[in-house]
Amino acid sequence: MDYKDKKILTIGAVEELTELSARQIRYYEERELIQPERTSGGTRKYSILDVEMLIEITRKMKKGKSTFEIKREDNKKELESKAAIRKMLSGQINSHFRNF
Amino acid sequence: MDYKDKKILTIGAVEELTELSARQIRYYEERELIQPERTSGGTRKYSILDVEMLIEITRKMKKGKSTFEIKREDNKKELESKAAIRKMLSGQINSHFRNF
DNA sequence: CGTGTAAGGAATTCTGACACG
DNA sequence: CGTGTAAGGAATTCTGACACG
Repeated sequence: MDYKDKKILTIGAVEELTELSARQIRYYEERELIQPERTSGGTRKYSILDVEMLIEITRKMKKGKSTFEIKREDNKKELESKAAIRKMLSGQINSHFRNF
Repeated sequence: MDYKDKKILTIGAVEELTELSARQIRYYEERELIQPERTSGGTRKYSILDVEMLIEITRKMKKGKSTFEIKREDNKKELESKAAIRKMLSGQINSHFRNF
């Protein structure tokens, strides 16, 4: 419940969990669909969220989408999410200062 | 929610998550407090449950308990748990066949 | 008992490149 | 574009042992 976004998995573990090859996983990183971290020695570390993202990517790839399209969708979602947060916060601020 | 008991973590990840040394983690395995799996190559693989167990072990060790005592407590809990399941199941069986 | 460490070897991962398409 | 592979090197992990206490 707290491990979802901790970068703790090696590429070998991610291979098993996603049934993707290391080559594919590294390629999706190259296309910026996922952002693993690195150990001081350079070994990639993935989170469970990365794994879930990769499973989602696989589904989309099977539907014929390109890495470019998938990345575009992700960016869109992120922007929408940030906009929603901004709106929510500004709503709170407005209500907080309503009497001033 | 499904990854809790999947053996996917390397000892390096477990070191970080538990703040224990690899030596300690392997020793607790030797004392049968945890049961990691192995890759075909022999590398140990741990689950998040193993990590939680190790954190619990650390707490008990700090309180001065020995690995032996901790193992005894674990066995006890396991037996109680199995007994509870057995009782529950036999209750269901009895009620199911009450009319026969 | 519980844990640190140096030692040598084996398994894992890394990068950059060539290949196919 | 997306992925497989062989190549050589570097990081990670393994075991068994010695040490201290």
